[in-house]
Amino acid sequence: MNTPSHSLTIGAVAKRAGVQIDTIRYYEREGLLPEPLRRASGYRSYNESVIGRLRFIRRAKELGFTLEEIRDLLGLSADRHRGVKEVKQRAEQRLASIDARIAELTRIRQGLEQLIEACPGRGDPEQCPILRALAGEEPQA
Amino acid sequence: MNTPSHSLTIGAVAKRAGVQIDTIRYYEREGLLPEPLRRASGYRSYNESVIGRLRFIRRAKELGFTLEEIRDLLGLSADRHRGVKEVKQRAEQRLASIDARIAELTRIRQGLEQLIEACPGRGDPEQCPILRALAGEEPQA
DNA sequence: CTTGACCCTTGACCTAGATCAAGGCTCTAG
DNA sequence: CTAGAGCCTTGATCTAGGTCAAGGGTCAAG
Repeated sequence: MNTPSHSLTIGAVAKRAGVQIDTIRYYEREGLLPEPLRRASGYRSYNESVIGRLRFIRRAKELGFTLEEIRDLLGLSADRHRGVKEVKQRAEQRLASIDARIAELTRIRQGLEQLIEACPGRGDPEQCPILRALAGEEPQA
Repeated sequence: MNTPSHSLTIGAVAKRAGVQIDTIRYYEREGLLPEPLRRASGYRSYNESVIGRLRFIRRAKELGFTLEEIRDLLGLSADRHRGVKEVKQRAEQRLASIDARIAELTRIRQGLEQLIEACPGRGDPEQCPILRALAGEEPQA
């Protein structure tokens, strides 16, 4: 169900992954993408798998991971020689940091929701709990 | 239970909030902090509330909000004149975007957790589901 | 009243993460 | 076989979010 390696040009990859050509080359330089095969002309020659990789990078970026963290995530596969055990440990560390992030976001979320519920949506601004919280010392903490 | 306005210097604020002096001035320029009172000498004169504001900014930044988004969050209070109704609406929009972020993180989290559970932590790297997922087309999507 | 720590402004500089430009090959449709 | 779109590299430029330096006033302890 998956045409494996259709030999895509960098332009085709860019279009399908929704990124710019320059970004692909930049990621390659930064070690987020493996160096692709080259044609005799020097043109980069990609297979389909790079599309998924680029999408993964995009999602991770949207979640606030830095490129360095993403390289680390992806780099798990480069640890092949260091054994499956380390790979698993590093994945677990990632999981823990994601959990921490979710927890913090959830905390913020609750605070904000409570403020919203407490706000009548009309009336005196001085009485609006949202405005009061933002003006005050510890907004929604 | 809260000494209200002790007239802090920028240095004291920086120390207590754990940021650099330059950062405070930068936030002020960028509209994340209100312009403080000035002494006759021109020195900025803060009250305690700025500490909480700075801490709020720091937490939001750690969560991956940009300064612009944070300004928007804080800026809710600048809408005072536009009425409590709009304030509430904007707070609700913020809540929705936080929810989306949590959902996406949770999605990633599940994928990663499943990979970890499926990984025996030893044996042939070729069989490690984590490595296979990262190498493949759609890692933990 | 001096001196060292602190504050002021303006403007340069720094990193991350791209994005663009110049100059020059390559590929392909007509 | 040629025009035009696409690709190559090197190196400059840009935005966000700060950080630093220069040159010069201010404050408070002694």
